Amino acid sequence: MVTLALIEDDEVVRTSLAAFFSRQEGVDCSIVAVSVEDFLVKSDNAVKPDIILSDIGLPGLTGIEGIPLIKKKFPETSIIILSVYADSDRVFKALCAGAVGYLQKDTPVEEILECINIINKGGSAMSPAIARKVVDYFAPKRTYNEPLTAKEQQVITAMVDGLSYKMIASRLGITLETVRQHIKNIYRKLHVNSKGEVIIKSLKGEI
Amino acid sequence: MVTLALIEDDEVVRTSLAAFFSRQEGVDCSIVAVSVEDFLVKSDNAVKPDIILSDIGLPGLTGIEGIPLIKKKFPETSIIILSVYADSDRVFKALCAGAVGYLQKDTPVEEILECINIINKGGSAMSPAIARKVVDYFAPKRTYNEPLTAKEQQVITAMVDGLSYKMIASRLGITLETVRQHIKNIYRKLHVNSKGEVIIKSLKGEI
DNA sequence: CCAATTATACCCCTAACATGGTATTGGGTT
DNA sequence: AACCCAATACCATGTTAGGGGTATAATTGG
Repeated sequence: MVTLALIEDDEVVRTSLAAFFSRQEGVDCSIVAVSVEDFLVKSDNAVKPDIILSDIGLPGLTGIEGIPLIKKKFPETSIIILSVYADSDRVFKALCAGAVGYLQKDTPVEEILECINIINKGGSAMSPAIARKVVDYFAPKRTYNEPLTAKEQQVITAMVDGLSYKMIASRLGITLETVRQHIKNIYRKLHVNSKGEVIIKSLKGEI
Repeated sequence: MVTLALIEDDEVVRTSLAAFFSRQEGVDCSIVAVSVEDFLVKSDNAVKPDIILSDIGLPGLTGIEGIPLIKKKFPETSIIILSVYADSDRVFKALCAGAVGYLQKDTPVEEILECINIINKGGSAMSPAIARKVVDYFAPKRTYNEPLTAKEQQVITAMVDGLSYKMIASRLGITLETVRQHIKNIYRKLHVNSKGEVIIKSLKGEI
């Protein structure tokens, strides 16, 4: 049995979703709210929802802004975003805020139900176009850098671990001067001129 | 019409997949290989595949190691990993190498076909457990920091953009000294003592 | 084998950063 | 009014980092 909550301002969508889910076996659509604020009030005298299906474009707080507030009140609850928006910015903001699923609004209700069951079992699901954006985030961004030697890569790793030049020298068993020499070469190859920029490039996968 | 290639060493899996896909309308299963090396040879006198379905555990190069080689030869080809492995390490290595889909081996062939069609349309699909690992990658890692003021956050953003103190002062329209003061407070709140560490924490989502 | 590359090490000098202070101003709270 | 705190600004001092050299083994690739 899954306890579900809906947050959706559009009356047509809200009532049709609520009607569909209340017809389903194994789903208890306990809370139906028109905004994050409304949900936070209505959830006071209700059982903790397992899963929340929330829109983004809402009066008052957006669905994304609502995620931290909801997670604070119900840390165990999984939040699925159901939105017309599919831009990378909103997708990543939602995921970074803690959403575990992201569906486009044209998703058939049967698939939404399937997604709810998947997430209830500890999995995750996204619409294909959303998944693609997420996957592309990891794909190598080819920025044709000059090839780095093994030692140079070790030095970069140490920099990304937050070490100072002295500490890097100590970790790699070489002198401070050699570390500096490697770093000079790294800066030339990566076209940067500060430690911070190397860390940024590395963590952004641009090396 | 989708041109498909299979890379799978297990004969039973390979032949049954090949048999299934050759029965499908709209799928041309042109290359069936037992290893990445085998695929690279067989693809010399074959049409460029749109999509490659590849195992990870292969004789010789692994499926993940094969991705860069395949992408080099066929930059436009999408690679889907079909593996028994579901550990985060392999999942992220595959995605970082450029895979656009990741399915577990127990996925029904009909769903694999669906995934191929989704990817052919520019989307992406992953098994629920895989998607969850990916989504969790973005989720906030709460590390209970003292709250940062608006200005402090602006300073951090500027640091993560790779700016020097002077440049930060210029961007925010405040003096160098004030920037320093903010940074002192940031270091105290985040328990760090270098610019690099702030950048690292920020990019790792630990703020 | 020779040339190129890599890894090592040292020098000097300047710029940037880190840390310790102190102090004023303006908003908001009690 | 008294208080807190964020934001502003300045000084002094020491450390770390960046940029310019030069040089010597060791290794690698033609």
